[in-house]
Amino acid sequence: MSESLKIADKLRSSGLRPTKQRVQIAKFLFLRKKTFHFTVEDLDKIINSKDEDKKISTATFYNTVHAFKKAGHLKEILTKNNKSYFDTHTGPHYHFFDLKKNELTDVDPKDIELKNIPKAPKGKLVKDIDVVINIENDSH
Amino acid sequence: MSESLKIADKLRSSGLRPTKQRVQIAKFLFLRKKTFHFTVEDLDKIINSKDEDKKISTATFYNTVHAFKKAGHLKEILTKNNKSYFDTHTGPHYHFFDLKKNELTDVDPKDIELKNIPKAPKGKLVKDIDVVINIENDSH
DNA sequence: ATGACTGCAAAGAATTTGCAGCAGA
DNA sequence: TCTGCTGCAAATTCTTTGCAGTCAT
Repeated sequence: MSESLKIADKLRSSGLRPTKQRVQIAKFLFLRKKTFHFTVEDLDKIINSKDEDKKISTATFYNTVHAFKKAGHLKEILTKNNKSYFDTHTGPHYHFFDLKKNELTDVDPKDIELKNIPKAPKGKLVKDIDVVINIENDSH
Repeated sequence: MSESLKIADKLRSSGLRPTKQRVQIAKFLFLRKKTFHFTVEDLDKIINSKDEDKKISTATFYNTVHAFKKAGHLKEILTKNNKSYFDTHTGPHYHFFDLKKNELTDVDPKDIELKNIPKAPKGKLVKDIDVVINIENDSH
């Protein structure tokens, strides 16, 4: 089965029509081994700078990324530089954020342990937990 | 010693000139018992809606909040609604974030425990750790 | 055919910047 | 006096919206 078909099925099975733009973006995002962290703007620049036949509009990048997020294919991460990053790795895991380079990296979940997660206030449920370890250069 | 003088000293001792605007904002923020969570916009609206003699400009709110943050009097918290909140409680502690109400509340640090905090990559130091527990209504 | 999706441009929001004038040391 | 700070307006950056046209089913 071709990569494009696999991607199209993945989209369809999460209720998304496999349009040309979505398939192109999905192939870029999901056919890779390593986790990829990006902002919508990054994605726009990277994909459109490839100078393919047709450019994808910025609105479509926003629509698509949010659609993928809602479908559970992307996870959003917030950082101290106040931008929304998205992560192709959707399982539970945490991040380092390099305050100088504005760069996210994964923390192996084995390497951190949250104990005694507090109960949510009455009537509320814990949906998820964000942990960001901010790092800076070791030189003063 | 008057409250205004105490606040003025607090500012001076962190290298900030106690201007009228800064003192007004600092009194509002720091003369309270309970932790206060706010965005710069909130602060602008709240303080300026008090309809005092003179309004403080938005730019000054941004300048002042960032100056207070740099001086260590405020802590920044990022949330899933992608806004910068500031917290008058500057010690190490974590937060609940109510995804529906867009509301932050403190988690008692006794109630959570991070184990095995991973080492920062070589050449880097851990500056701080943000933990946000996202909560939602317990009803589907 | 009928919704859903795209692309464009315009609007919106949150925040920053530049600079003249003002005020605290 | 002399920097540092304020205020205004304009600029920027990131994101959303409205809608006409297009495409997947």
